[in-house]
Amino acid sequence: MDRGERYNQIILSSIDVFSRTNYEKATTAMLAEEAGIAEGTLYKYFPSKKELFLECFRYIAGQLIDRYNLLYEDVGEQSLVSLKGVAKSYLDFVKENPSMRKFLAFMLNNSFDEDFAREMEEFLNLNIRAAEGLLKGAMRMGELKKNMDPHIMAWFFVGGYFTLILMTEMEEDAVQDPGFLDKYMSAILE
Amino acid sequence: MDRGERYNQIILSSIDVFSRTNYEKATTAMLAEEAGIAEGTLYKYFPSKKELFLECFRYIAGQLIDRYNLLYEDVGEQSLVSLKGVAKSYLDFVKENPSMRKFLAFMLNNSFDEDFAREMEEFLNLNIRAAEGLLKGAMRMGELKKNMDPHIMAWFFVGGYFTLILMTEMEEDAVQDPGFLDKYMSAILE
DNA sequence: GAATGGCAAGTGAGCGCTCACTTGAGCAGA
DNA sequence: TCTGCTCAAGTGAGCGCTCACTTGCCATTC
Repeated sequence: MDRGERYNQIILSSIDVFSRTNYEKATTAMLAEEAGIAEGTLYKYFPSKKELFLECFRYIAGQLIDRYNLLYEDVGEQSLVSLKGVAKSYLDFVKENPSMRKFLAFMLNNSFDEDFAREMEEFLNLNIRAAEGLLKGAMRMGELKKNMDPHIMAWFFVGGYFTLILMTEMEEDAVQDPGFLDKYMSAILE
Repeated sequence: MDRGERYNQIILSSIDVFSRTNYEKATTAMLAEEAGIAEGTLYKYFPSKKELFLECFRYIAGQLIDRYNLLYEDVGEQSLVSLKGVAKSYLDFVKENPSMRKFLAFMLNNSFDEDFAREMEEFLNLNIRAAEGLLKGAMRMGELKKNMDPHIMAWFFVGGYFTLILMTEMEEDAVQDPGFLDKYMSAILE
C-alpha cells in the first residue's frame, strides 16, 4: 500500500471511529488500531488528532459536493428538478452512510472549537447559497409558491438535512417510505 | 442559601459552563468554580458529572414544556394559533437563552451515550406527538394544505427547532426580522 | 454530639504525543 | 550473486499532564 492509499485508508477508518463515539472519546490508540497501524505511525501522516479529524470532515464534505456537482451537470437549469435531486441525493447519502451521517451531525455541534466551527460554516454557507439560487430559479418558473422568501426557504431546506439525520438516527419509519421526499417537499410546492 | 436554592444555582451556572464549551471540556473544577463552591462540595449535591449534566437537560426541557403548557391553556382548541404560538415561544426561548440553546444543540448530538440519547428521544417524541396533534387539528379546520402528511410535517416542524438554533448561532440576520416566523411558516399554510 | 455543609489536598487512570529503535525494500559496487 | 549501505515506514513503551472523583478534616447547626 503506497502512501496515498494508506492516507485515505486512515481517514476512512477514522470516520468510523469518530462516529462510533465522538471526538474526545475517540482515542489515538483506537484510531491507530482501527487503521491497523501503530500509534506512532499515525503521526507520520497527520500532525495531530485534530488535523486528522478535520481531514475526515473535508473528505465527507467533498463527497457531498461531488454528488451535487454531478447533479448540476445532469439537469442544468431545471431548478425544481435540481432541488428535488439535491434532496434525494442527500437523503440517499444519509441512508447509505451511517458513520458519515453521525460525523456530520457531530460536526454541526462543535462550535466551541473555532477551527471546527469555521470549516462547518463555510460548508453550510456554500449549501445555503446553492439552495437559494435553485429556489429563485424555480420561483421564476412558477414552480413554487410565490409568497416565499427564498433566503429563509434555503435555510429551511438546508436545515432539513439535520431533520433527516435526526429521523434516521431515531429509526423513524417514515423516512424509509419511498414517497417520503415528495411528502416532505410538498410543503413548498405550488 | 438552603439546599434547594444551592442545588438550582449549581444547575444554572453549570448550564453556562457546559454551553460555553462542551461536556468533555467542561471540567468539574470549572463547574465548581462557576458555582462558587469547591469541587468536593459538588459531589455532595450530585453523584457524578454525568448526573449533573442530565439534571441540566431536565431543567431546560422542563422550561420548554412549561411554556407549551401555558400556551395550550390559553388558546385551547385553536390549532393554528397554537402552532404559531409554539413556534414563537420556541423562537423566543432560543433568542433569549443563548446558553440553553447551545446546551440543547449539544444534547441533540450525543447519541453515542445511551443515557443522553434516551432522555433526548423522550423529549423529541413528546414534541413530535404534540405537533402532530396540532397539525391534524388545523387540517380538520382547513387551515393547512390538504395534501400534507401530518406525521412527516410534525418532524419538519420539530426539526425546525434545530434550524433555528443553527441560524441563531450563525448570526443569520433573517432570524431577527419580526416577520420571520410568518415567512418561515408560510410554507405549510393554505 | 450527631449530622450536615464545605473545603483543599490528594489519587490514579487515561490521554495525546514523542522518540529511540527496528524493519525491509532498493540499489550500488565487487 | 552477494554484501553492505540508505532511508522512509513503522513501532510501542513511556512521559508529562489532566481529569473525575475521594478522602479526611474543620465549622456550623439542631
